[in-house]
Amino acid sequence: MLVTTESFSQLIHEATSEAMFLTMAESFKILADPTRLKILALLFTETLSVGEIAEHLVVSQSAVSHQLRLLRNLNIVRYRKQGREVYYDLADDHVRDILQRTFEHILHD
Amino acid sequence: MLVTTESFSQLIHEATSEAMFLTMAESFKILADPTRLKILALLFTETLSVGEIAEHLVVSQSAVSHQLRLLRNLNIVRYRKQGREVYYDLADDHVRDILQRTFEHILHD
DNA sequence: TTGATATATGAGCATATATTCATATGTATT
DNA sequence: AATACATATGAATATATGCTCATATATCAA
Repeated sequence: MLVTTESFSQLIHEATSEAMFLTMAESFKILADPTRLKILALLFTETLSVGEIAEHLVVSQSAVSHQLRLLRNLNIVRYRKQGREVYYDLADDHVRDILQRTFEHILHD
Repeated sequence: MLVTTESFSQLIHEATSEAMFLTMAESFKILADPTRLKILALLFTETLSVGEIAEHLVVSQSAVSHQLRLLRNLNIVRYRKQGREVYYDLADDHVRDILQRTFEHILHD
C-alpha cells in the first residue's frame, strides 16, 4: 500500500488519510455484527457448509447466505462447491489474528 | 469477565457466547466509522478541545460533540472542563492498541 | 447585565444494513 | 423427466446510525 505513515496517530496528518480512514472503518464494519462474528468463529477452525453454519447458529439459511456473500466479496472467506453443498472456510489470516487479539482484549477486562 | 473460554473459536460452543458476541460486535461498531476513527487518531497523542477537533477534521461542531458523547459514554475518551472549553483525550489503552495493530495489518497488505 | 463564544443536546432526515419472504438456480435421486 | 434438496438472490421491511438544524446551557468579556 502506498503510504509512508508508520503509525495510526500520524495518519491524520497525511494526504492519503481520507481513503485510509474509510478503509479502516470498512474493515471494522465487517466485524461489527454478531451474526458475522459467529460465522467467523465457526469457520475459525473448521470448514463448514452453508447448511451446517445455519444449523449451528440460530439463523435462517437465507440470512447466512447473504452474510457469506458479503464475506466472500471481501475475500474474508473462501468457498468450494461440492455437489450441491458449498463449503466455506477462512481466507484471511489477518482477520483471524484481529479476532483472536480483540477477543483476548475483551477477556482481560 | 466470567468466561472460561480461552480462544475465539471455542466461544461458539459456550453458553455465555451470545452476550460475548454482542459485546465484541458493539466494540467493533465503535471503530466502524471514519469520523470516530479520525477523532481517535487526533486524540491518540494529543489532548484537544471540541473546537480544535472540529477544526482539524472537516466536521461540524455538533457532529463532533455527538460522537464525543458516544465515546465518553463508552469510556473510550475522558474529558476535562477548563473554562468554556472541554478537553478530550483517550481513556483506554486497549483501543489504542487495537487501532495501532489494525492499522499495521492494513498497511501490510 | 449584555453579548459573544464553547459545548451539548433533542428532533428530524437520509442512508445503511440485517433479516425475511418468495423464488431462482443448480445438483442429486428415483 | 420429475421431485427433492442445497444454495443464492432480489425485493421489501424494520431498525440503526450519522448528520444537520435549531436551540439550550455555561462561561467569559465588556
